[in-house]
Amino acid sequence: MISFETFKPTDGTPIYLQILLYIKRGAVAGTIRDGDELPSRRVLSALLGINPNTVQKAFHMLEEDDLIESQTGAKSVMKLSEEKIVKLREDLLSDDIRSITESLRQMGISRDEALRLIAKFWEDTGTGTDID
Amino acid sequence: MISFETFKPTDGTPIYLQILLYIKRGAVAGTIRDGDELPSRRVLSALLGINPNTVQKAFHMLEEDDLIESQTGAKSVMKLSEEKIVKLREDLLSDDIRSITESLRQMGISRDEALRLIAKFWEDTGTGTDID
DNA sequence: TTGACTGTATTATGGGACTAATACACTTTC
DNA sequence: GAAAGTGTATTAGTCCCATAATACAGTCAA
Repeated sequence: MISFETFKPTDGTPIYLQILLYIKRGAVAGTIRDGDELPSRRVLSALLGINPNTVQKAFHMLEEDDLIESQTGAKSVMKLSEEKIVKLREDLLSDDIRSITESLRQMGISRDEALRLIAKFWEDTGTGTDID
Repeated sequence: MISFETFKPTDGTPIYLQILLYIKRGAVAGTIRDGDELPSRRVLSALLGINPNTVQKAFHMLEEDDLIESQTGAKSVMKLSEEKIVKLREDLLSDDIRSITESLRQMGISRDEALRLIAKFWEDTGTGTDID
């Protein structure tokens, strides 16, 4: 059963998109695997304190992306393959890195300064248990 | 007069926030300076193909942040100081870098791999005229 | 002074995100 | 078989973003 213990909703981004991203990123990280069961719409919505329809929206989009399989009456399960994960990784990384690059460029930050700032922040916010 | 030639609206983020960020980032980069005139609400909205009220919302928030000065009948002007710019830079950088760091960590990307990916993307998307 | 342009304010409309309350069909488990 | 849990669907309501159409008061330049 996929855990949502580390899921922390932020405001500014629609919740259904945050759920979507949480699962996609978990798949890329390998913490969410093919065949893993997802919590039911009702259980997860209660756990997150949101409406069941919001969870349904996220899960429905995951199904459209062919990343989960749903069947009336049974729990939904992850439907992953190495190929899908590679593509997910490329897509997510591309979006994130394009975003930060454009943002820093607009602020007149140089490449080296950007790398230095990110490296410093990474260390300052690390848990200490990482191998990074 | 502040130019919006390099402003390219993206979907997903409210337009008024994008205008707000465009101006704040320009102030940090130094391309927008204290005393610079802003285009009028009507002119800018026509230029961007959006509603005057959307521009007004962005400008109103800039005024609440004490970054511009408006007076009925006259054009609005930037109201910057070194102190404000330093704070702006810290705030914007903090938000952006926290965001990318969390995102990459959730994908299981290591610090070194993150830096490598960003460095590569930076070069691949550079204009060639940068000193970076 | 006059006309064009400016900032500001108001009301109305539509769409997306989210909530709320149901309802129905199906699977799973005892 | 029955009860509990599941996915799915519908309708209604609120709030924010954005549009649309005005209106009014002040500045600026000819």
